[in-house]
Amino acid sequence: MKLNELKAIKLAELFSALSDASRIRLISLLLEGEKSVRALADGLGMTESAVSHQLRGLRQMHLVRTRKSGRQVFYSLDDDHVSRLFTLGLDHVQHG
Amino acid sequence: MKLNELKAIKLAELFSALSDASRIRLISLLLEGEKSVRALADGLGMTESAVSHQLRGLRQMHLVRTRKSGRQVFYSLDDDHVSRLFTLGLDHVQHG
DNA sequence: TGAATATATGAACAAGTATTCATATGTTAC
DNA sequence: GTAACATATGAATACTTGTTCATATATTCA
Repeated sequence: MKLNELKAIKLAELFSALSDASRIRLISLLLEGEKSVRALADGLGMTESAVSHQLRGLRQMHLVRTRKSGRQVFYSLDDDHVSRLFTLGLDHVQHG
Repeated sequence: MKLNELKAIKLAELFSALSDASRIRLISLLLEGEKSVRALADGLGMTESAVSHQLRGLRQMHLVRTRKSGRQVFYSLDDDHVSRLFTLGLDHVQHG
C-alpha cells in the first residue's frame, strides 16, 4: 500500500474524528437529516457548548457542513463517505 | 439510525483503534501480508515494545490476528472490514 | 437602541493515551 | 541445564483530548 507519513497522519486524523462516542451519536443523528446545534444538543443530552466544540472538529475534517438560517446553524453530513464509514464500522462491530 | 449508547461506544472504540498514525502505518504494512513483530518494528522505525503495545490494541479490537511459529509471532489483518475501512478512509482523505 | 436567542470560542482541568525503560515469559540452540 | 532471541507487559512520564464555565459574536424582535 506504500503509505507515506503525511497520508498516514491524515488518515489517522479522519478516524480520530470518529473515535468518540459523542461524535458517533452526533453523526447518527445527522444520518436522519440536517439538524440545528440545539436540536443535536437536546437529542444527546449535551450542552450546546460541548456539541459546538465537537462539531468544530467534524467540520475541520469535512465530515459535516453547515447551512446558516437566521440565528440558527444547521449541520448535515458532508458526503457519503461518512455514512459509508459509519455503516461499515457498525457492520464490523456487530458481526466481526 | 437509532444508535444506543453501547453501540456508539463500540463503534468509537473501533475508530479509536485506527486513530493513530503508527497504527495506520502498521495496518498499511499488514495489507501486504502477514509480518512478524520485528519486521513491523523495522518497517516503521519503532521499537518492538512500542509495536507490541499497539498490536495489543488492534488485537483486542479484532482488527489483526496472530499466528505463532517458533518464537516469532506473525500478525495479519483479521478480516476484510479492516482493509475496506482503510481504503474508504483513504478515499475520503485524498478526494473529499 | 437594548434584550433575548443561537452559536462559537478560549482557558482550565480531568481523564485518556503513546512511548520508553525495565523486566517477564516463552522458545530455540548448545 | 544455560545463553540468546522474540515478544509481551507494567509502571512512569509526556502529550493529547473532552467537557465545563465564562465570555464573545451574530441575529432577531420590540
